[in-house]
Amino acid sequence: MTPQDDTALPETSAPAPEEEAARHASARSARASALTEDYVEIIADLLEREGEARPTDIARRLGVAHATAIKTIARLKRDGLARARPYRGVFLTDRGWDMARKMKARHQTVVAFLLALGVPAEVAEVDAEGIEHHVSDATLAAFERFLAQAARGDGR
Amino acid sequence: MTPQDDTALPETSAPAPEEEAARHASARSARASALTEDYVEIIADLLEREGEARPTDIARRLGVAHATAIKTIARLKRDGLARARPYRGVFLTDRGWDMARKMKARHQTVVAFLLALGVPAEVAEVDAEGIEHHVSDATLAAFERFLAQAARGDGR
DNA sequence: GGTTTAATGTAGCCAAGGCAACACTTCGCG
DNA sequence: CGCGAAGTGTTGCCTTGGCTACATTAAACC
Ligand SMILES: [Mn+2]
Ligand SMILES: [Mn+2]
Ligand SMILES: [Mn+2]
Ligand SMILES: [Mn+2]
Repeated sequence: MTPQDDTALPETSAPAPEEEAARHASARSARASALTEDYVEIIADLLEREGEARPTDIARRLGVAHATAIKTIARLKRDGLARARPYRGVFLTDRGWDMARKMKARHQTVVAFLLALGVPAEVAEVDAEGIEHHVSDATLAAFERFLAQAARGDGR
Repeated sequence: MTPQDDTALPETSAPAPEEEAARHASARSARASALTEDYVEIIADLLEREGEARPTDIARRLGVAHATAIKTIARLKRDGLARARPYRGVFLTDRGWDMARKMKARHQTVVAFLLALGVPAEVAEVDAEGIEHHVSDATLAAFERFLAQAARGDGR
């Protein structure tokens, strides 16, 4: 049932298996960090806007049960991104604030970029929520370049 | 410790919590489908290139242990995307082929788009592997519009 | 101040997606 | 044909990230 003869000859362009594996590993890693990044971003926003970040509010903004949020917050504490004491709300460590700032900037850039491309606002917000976690520094820079150019009226 | 007086007044622009929750729910759902989509895309590629898709080859391309691949393939079967009998390789159902075609097109478009934006090739490949799962039809169309315009020499 | 209500925390359950270790087929080669 | 190597499948274990149900604490209201 093999197409041609015996010695496997690649028709178009064989992918280097190691590199492809590395790409998928990177994507898996980014996927694993995505939830953490969203939590930290939301906590920072609540702290700045409301002065406090309560588990219930975090859960409501993420659309999950409060028990889920509390468990995830425990992981943030374990990983040195947040601090919290019972019934006293959630706070960010320096590392947490760093991540939050980075993610806020990334989020805004990705949304602005999609809007500039002509994506409808609601769709842009939804897609950005996922895309932001897979945008490397190089790609983010490319997005910003595009935005700067678009701001200059599409000229050069 | 609340910033101002008592009635919580939002300084900049308060996010509608329901809509934000819906956005995060969409992102979670896309994240959950990502792995399935990559498996199906790889299986289709192996079937087309080599005439067969063996669990070990699938695992190698994804960079996971073969036991992991076999377990995931069982889920694909359960979900009506693949068929497989012991020691006889993996095949796709019609639904599997549909998904594979869609993901292949999406993958190629995202990579081409990032390249057109000036992202280095290796980075584009890595980022695309994650981004492709969060690109809605509307955003994909915007990417294609941009590519078509770029092909026309940046004119109109 | 006491009581109701809301928030918080805990426990136990589940599915997905990883892994290593071991057992069993199948394939290729002499 | 037989045997060793490669591929395959199974088992058991783990973490993450969901949920519900229940207990407990704090806040709000009368
Ligand atoms: Mn996000
Ligand atoms: Mn975000
Ligand atoms: Mn992918
Ligand atoms: Mn892909």
